[in-house]
Amino acid sequence: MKVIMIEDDAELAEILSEYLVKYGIEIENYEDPFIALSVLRIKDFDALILDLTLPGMDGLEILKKVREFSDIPIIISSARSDLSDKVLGLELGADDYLPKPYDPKELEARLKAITRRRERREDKKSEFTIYKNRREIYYKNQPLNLTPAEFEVLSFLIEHPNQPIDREELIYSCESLSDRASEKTIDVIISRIRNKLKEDPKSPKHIISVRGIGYKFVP
Amino acid sequence: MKVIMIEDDAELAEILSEYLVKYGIEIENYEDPFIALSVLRIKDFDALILDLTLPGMDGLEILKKVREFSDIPIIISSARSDLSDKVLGLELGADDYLPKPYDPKELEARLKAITRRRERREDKKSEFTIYKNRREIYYKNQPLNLTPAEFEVLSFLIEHPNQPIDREELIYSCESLSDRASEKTIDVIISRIRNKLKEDPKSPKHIISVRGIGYKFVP
DNA sequence: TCAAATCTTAATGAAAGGTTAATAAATGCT
DNA sequence: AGCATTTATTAACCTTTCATTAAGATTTGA
Repeated sequence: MKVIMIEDDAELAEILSEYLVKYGIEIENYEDPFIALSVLRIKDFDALILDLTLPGMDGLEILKKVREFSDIPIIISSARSDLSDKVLGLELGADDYLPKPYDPKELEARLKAITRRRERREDKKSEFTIYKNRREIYYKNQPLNLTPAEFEVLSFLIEHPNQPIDREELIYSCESLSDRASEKTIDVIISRIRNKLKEDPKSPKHIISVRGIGYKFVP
Repeated sequence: MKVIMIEDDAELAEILSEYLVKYGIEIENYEDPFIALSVLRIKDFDALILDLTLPGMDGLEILKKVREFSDIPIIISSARSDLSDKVLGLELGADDYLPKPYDPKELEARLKAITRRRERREDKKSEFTIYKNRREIYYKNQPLNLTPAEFEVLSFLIEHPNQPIDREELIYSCESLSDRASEKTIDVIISRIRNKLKEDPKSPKHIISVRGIGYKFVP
């Protein structure tokens, strides 16, 4: 497994690198985030470990930039024990969060966990990919042209696969929907999403209506 | 017995862990729910103890996520003495509820009770599995295609095995049935369920009519 | 055997879901 | 600002689903 790391503390990077190599994990560290970005565009890695507390630059900005072109699993690590960092980081598309200081073991475990998760996802070969930061969803490698409400509804359904979600929950969890919108609104939005997915109206494959409840997403 | 725990109060986790290990219960605690989720996908546990009052994240969301892929017994614990949490939790598929603060003894008792229940269930190797959250019932590993009323009636019967349930009780406990529906309605629904179970009309194996009362489910 | 209970099928109507069009509010553009 | 575009929302209408009832056949048990 090859991992890229953005960490200005060269000593820490060295320690981790030495530890992880014993478990078959190779680390390539870059102290300069911009150089790291260029490398990321060219080479393939299994994960990125990103230090948030970089000097003179916001780690979250890097995270955003990476997510603009790559879907690589990202573990962010930070000395700031600020919880909002964590929340923000995960929202911006990070996969995991590791507060400093941490045991190299811990990092190893999370790397393994993340790549396993990734493999599982690839097993399924889901035809759906959500790019939350870009607000886009790809279906069969084609971007769907979704309105904000459509994007949010479909995202929510995809993130809760196989579970019937009732209309009320969809309304409340989607920012683009007014809290006092009628439940029929959901039906219309679903209808439009199905159209864009080119679902067969008689027997839709992915967005299934559950009578009396709402809708569920089936991968 | 191996138990996984999601609890951000490390001290409490430590106390419980020390207490329970004496009774042969091993606890693995994770303060980060996302990590816990990944671990759950990989390792096998006998139960999950889930703290609802996690910082910056809704414990109920975690519960839902777990139920998307696992059938593990879940005990939720919460400092919020909010009853709606309890109801919601149980509805989302939790097996038990434990309000904080609680005696470790209490936790031990519930763990034992739950795993006992589980073992009993596994003894029988029931051919029926109810996924309440998905509103699906599997019979011989095949999903039954049930209407809402059929699902509710069959669920109720399965959850009260070997007990004759009278028609009136079924009507009142099933949301999809009008309170003033005639009792004959039940007969029709039962007939349709039997069809979907491919029961032999002459001698049904699982849904038995009890003359003068109603029906009972025999696993 | 006979009356009551249960089973099964078919019919029906109310409720739920699907779709389209109209509208109004928000957004973007010049 | 003013015009054009987008889009959430509602209304209206159609289709489908399914609980419910009715009715007749079959079974049960005293």
